[in-house]
Amino acid sequence: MPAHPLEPRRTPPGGRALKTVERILEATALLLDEVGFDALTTNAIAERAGVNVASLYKYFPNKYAVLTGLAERMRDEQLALIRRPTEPGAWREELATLLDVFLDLFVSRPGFATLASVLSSSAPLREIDEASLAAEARALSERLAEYGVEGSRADREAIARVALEAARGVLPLARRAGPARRKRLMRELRRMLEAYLAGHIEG
Amino acid sequence: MPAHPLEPRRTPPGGRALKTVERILEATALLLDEVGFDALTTNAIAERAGVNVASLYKYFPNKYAVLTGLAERMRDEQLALIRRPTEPGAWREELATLLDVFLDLFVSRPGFATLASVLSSSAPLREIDEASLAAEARALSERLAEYGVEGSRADREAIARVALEAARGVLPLARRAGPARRKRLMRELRRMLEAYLAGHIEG
Amino acid sequence: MPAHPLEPRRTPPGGRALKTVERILEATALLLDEVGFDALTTNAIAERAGVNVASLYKYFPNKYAVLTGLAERMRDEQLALIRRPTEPGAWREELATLLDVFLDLFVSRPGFATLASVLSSSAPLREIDEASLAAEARALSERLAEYGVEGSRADREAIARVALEAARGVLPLARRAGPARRKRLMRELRRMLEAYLAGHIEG
Amino acid sequence: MPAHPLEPRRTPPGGRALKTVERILEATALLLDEVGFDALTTNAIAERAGVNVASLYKYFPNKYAVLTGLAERMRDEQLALIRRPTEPGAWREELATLLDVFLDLFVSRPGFATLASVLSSSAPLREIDEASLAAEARALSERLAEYGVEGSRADREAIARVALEAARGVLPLARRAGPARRKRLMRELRRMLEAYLAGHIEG
DNA sequence: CATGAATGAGAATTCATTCAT
DNA sequence: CATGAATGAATTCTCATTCAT
Repeated sequence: MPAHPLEPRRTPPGGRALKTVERILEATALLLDEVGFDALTTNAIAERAGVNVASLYKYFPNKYAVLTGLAERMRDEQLALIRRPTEPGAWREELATLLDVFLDLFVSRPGFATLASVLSSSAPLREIDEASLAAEARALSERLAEYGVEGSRADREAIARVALEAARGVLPLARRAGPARRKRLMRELRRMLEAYLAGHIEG
Repeated sequence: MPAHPLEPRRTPPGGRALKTVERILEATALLLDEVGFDALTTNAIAERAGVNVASLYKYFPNKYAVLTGLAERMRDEQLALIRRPTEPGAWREELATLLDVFLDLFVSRPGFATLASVLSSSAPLREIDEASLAAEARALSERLAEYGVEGSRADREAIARVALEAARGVLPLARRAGPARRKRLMRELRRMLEAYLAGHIEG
Repeated sequence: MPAHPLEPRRTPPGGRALKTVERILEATALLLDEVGFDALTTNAIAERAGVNVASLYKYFPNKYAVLTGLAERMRDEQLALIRRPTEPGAWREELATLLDVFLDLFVSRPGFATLASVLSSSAPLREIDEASLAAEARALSERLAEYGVEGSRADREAIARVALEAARGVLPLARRAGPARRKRLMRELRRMLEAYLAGHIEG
Repeated sequence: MPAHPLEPRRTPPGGRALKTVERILEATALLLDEVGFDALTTNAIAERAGVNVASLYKYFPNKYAVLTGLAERMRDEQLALIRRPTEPGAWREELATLLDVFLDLFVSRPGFATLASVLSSSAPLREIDEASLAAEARALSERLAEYGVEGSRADREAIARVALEAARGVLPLARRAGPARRKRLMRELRRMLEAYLAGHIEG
């Protein structure tokens, strides 16, 4: 049994409890961006969410479970984007679109950009971090397979993972940048991924 | 005046004190990898370093300053690697070499891999993080200029930064991976950067 | 924003919390007399009060705020005594009575005697000290006005302040003295103030 | 044996050691006014005095001994002023002069005003405080005897002590006040003491 | 002897977490 | 069930004091 059980305490029965969980996660996300990881406290989260700390602990067994909840949400949204089907053949267009929606995700969803680095700098969260990234890489590698990328499963997953890591590095940066710099960064990111994937898809 | 002044309290003139500072930074690096950012305490650092906590605070005004010290060291080592000159023309070879030595840095220098994500997840450290990355991007962009990459200064820095972020994402991953996976990941990283830079250098 | 905000963290609405605040202040007063200012620690206060240190910090932002709370209480009690109306004309009797009740206050209220000197020897508390004394002097000067003391407002306040300071110096001394010495000291204090005020009221 | 031996560690042999002690005491006085009692640290004193902490501990066994040293100096200077003989008969003039020189002492000698309250708010120093005040009261009571004040020794000492306490209360206040207010306060202090002593000397 | 450096012990303050109502 | 209130256990940071050179 791990020191920090990360599973939510009980599936919120729906209705008003769900709204409570929602507000806790949202407050967590906002605070993460505002004050960073190490100033994030459960008391602050509860206050910001407008709920009592004891309520927070009713739905999450501990602090890390809250972050885990947020991480799962982030992972699910990213998975959904990756899996969203598109017309085959137009991989360059799809890549461009995917980068756009990912940027949108990182920009419009507070906390996501910060959460990504939090997950890999905190020991209790590393596991979920790696699992999430592996899942995303797997999903992406399946798309690569559709596009005819060859090699072993592991090869394709490595390709996917490398592409993902590149995006995960640049997106938070683009988020913080002004419009001109953001455009430049996104353009270069797209170029890099295009050049890279072209070798695998077309080569 | 910021809440957390990050400057070291005084440059140790070079006798016993230097050794103390050295051991503090080393202990910090080790602990960062072992327990992660949020379990990192100044007491633990001091204990691990075999010095008294008060000594730690004699040389660093607070916890963040210790991490800053480590970050500066990391930045300087990376800058040195980036700037190391090489015979012109062989950019592919140089890239491969650079990735090798960077991997070596991330693998052999404890704390570096973790520190990278710590820096962007902690508000008091974001500034130094961005400054360090900007400096590295600038150094790298100068190398790109030598290789004939065209475009504005800002363009070249964006290119450099995107390449850097990709590497910074994959290297910690490669560090944690077993030999086979590490090889795959590094190969793909190299392919990606080669394909990308080829477009800028040769195109 | 000052280094040591002195305002209580929130007015306890009046249930259990009020009792906690009460006990903290009482413990502070007792310890102040017993161990003095520089041995006064928040941990000792909490322990003596039978509450957790964290509770102390829930109601007071820092150590100085606790002392400020006590100082305000002291000021209010002194103000109440000064303002307590009496039959006009009998100023000597009123003075004697006032000195008696002040002595009683200093003797029976632990901490008050010590607190007085603490307030002026600690930089973060000097402000509240001066403000309290000014308020008391103002209140006393209003009584002097009722008794026909002439001169400007500032003059009367100076008279009041000088009288107050004399009392504030002698009272802690009388408190510590045995019965005989106490009697002598109080008699002389009364004589001094009578002689002084006679000149202003009757002259 | 008391927890805090207050005697200086050895009489400074004269010459350069004396200068060191001198500088320590001066630094202590300055800091006392600037930062107050509770922010006064031996390290800060040493730094301000331009000597090494270890040197401070060579001449003073502990922190309280430094304050004691300052207190003794203060007491001696006050005693000298009180004892300074003058032509008999002119007690009002002498009182006025004495108040003037005392004010000068409190104004020009940093730390003295603050030290007075420090001494009575710190348990380890209370003894020396009371002893000093008793000595001053005794000296003053001898002057009162010269002027024909009657009553027992204890009576005269009570008179002297009450007068002293009044002065000790007002002087720090006058020190902090602007010129106009200072003048008013000193005038009233003089009036009070005159009226009081007139009753004992002339009545 | 004076200093750079160190340190044991503790002090202020915080935080994750729980309980009583 | 939600909340006001409490708390055990750290955590950051400081300080009086000492030692080695």
